[in-house]
Amino acid sequence: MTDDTNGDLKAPSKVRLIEVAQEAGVSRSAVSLALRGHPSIPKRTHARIQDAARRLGYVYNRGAANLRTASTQTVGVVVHDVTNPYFAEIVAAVQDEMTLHGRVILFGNTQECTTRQAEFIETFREHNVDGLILCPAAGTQADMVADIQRSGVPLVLFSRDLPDADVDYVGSANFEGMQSATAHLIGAGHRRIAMVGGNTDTSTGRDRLAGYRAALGDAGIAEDPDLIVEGPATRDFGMRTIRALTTREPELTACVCFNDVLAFGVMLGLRADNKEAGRDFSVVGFDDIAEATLWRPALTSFGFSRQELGRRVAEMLLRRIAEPNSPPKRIILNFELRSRESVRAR
Amino acid sequence: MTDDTNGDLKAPSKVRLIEVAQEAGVSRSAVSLALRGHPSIPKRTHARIQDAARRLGYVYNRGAANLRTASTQTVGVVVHDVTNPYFAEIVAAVQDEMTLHGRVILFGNTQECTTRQAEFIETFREHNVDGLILCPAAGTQADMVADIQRSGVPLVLFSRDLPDADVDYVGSANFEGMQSATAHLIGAGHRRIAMVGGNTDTSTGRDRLAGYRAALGDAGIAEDPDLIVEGPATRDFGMRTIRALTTREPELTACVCFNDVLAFGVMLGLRADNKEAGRDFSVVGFDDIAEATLWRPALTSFGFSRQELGRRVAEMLLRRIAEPNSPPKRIILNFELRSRESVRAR
DNA sequence: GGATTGCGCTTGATCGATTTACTAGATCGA
DNA sequence: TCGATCTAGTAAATCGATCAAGCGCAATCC
Repeated sequence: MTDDTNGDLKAPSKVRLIEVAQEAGVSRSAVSLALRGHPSIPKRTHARIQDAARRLGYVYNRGAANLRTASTQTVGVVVHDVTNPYFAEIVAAVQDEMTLHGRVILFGNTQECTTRQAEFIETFREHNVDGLILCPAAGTQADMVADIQRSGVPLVLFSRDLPDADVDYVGSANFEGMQSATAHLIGAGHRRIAMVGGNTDTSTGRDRLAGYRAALGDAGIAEDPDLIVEGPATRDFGMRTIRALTTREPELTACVCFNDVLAFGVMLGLRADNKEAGRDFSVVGFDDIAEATLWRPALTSFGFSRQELGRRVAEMLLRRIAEPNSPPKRIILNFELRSRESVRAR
Repeated sequence: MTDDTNGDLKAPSKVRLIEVAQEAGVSRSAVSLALRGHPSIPKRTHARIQDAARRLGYVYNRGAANLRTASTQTVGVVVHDVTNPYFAEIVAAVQDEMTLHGRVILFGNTQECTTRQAEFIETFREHNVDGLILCPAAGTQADMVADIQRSGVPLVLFSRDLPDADVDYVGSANFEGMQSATAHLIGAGHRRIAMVGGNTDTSTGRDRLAGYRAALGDAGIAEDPDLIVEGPATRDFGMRTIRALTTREPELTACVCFNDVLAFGVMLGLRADNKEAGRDFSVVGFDDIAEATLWRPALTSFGFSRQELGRRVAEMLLRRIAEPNSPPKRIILNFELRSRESVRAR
């Protein structure tokens, strides 16, 4: 079997419908219909044809089919960073759902570069994708979305909103989520609460900050600009920030963080000063990444299911492909409290 | 231009070569040749044609072209888990390199399921990919590789080796790497060293375990089966394992981990028992993922560049596509020590 | 008994590009 | 001035499937 003295030595994958037809003693069309399970071909013939196809090692040529049919059964997925587990999880979920519907994914990773993003979209259009799923790179203009829509390619955006675009979108309730997170601390008796990290360059950052402010306002707590520290979402920044803050603000008893990574930094920073989250200070994270459970103390966080988001995105695109002219829809997933050990009532 | 009071109102993407030809006053062939920069079309005509194409918003239809040409300019990439940053980084690197060569990626995530894997490969073949890149799911048989090869589709495997397959492969020196990692601890004065995680289902697991054993042997340290704990590569498993081990084995002063994720779990587990890596216990990770630097204490690990691996995989596939009959090649990348804070000499 | 319908297929056109073979006219060398 | 070569294209065949239209025969209907 591994030696190729002779064997059938089937010519590598050059079997076409017509060869199968000859083998089965029918016409091309009969084979085409049979293989796609058309009812006009009776069972016996169908079996005979399928047998012939198997014998010859026939491989369906979708490229050829696509030339006649409308759909290519492909969709483009463009994200800005698969290396980030948040997006990897979403891509995986989209992939799952699309596979379930027999579609294949053309994948593009833009690395936050709008030029690359435009190239992927262009190439995917040349490949005739049935639709596009996109988390726009920072700096994406709303009119590029309009361009895609005008060209007639179904499009769904996720996670990052584009203010002026009238388009299908699946995202999360950043404002309400951060509002709840802050309210959670207020409910636990805290009054001086810092907001660590995030910035106003993206809708995500703006919305979360606004949620924090709203919660303070609701509770009648005056906002103190000194307690809002914008910055990168890194462990290191969280660590430095909390040490500076607690030194400067002895009354501070809690903080909300733009995301979990910052919260881990905060917890490390506290420990460096011999304080412990959940005992001497309360910390709430955001996004509920996998690590949140495993940390000691386990991090209280607000999160939503990335898997659900991915699934929803896929479903939404399939719907738009089916009904290209239905009005744009928005789905916003809610954050839920995952209460753990890093918060203490006072 | 942005307002569509009337304007050209271009029929969504139904512009074909022939329309461009009419617009430019030449034949279909001339347009085809011009757009691909064929020298027989002079500059002036070329410009006129390109102008016409732009005016009409022509989109190249690769599907149609593929029917005539050999190549589809697509390659399939199948991994078992994008959610794992290790693979995400490789996928991103492969993507980059392929984009550089004008190729697009069909992407499949198998979730370690050989059935899904087979489906992806089948579908990708129907889509006429020029080649396949695969990190085989656990339990993949060597003859499925042989099947793909027989069918004439260029194939490159990475990261996980398939013992009996005679195929292009890019991987890492797992044996030597783990041997160095263990030797590193021995060099720091440790004698009782555990091996946490990994299993013998994959070549990776077997090789790393063998490397650990070899290093012990080289140093004349007797192997203790109680110190070898196989298991899944999760934070949680690392955490539980180290707690059990340190309770049971008071003499234990260090461990090597199958990968960094396990090492993080080990560090968390130590902390849960009021021990600290780098002070009370020494931990060496494996793979050197991005997080290793960010952790406190920063994790000492052995790694190689995933970007390089991805690039090499892509290059190797492109080479095989160009020379389908060249003998299979293997590239093995070496692990390098990234010494940080989680190891302490004694 | 003639018309209609249904079954199980086939024929031939077609999708939108590429490619081979060819040609009208210009240029050139002898 | 004649044949050869070059230039700038064109016409037609082709890739491998799909699909609309149709065909021969038998069964059914009125």
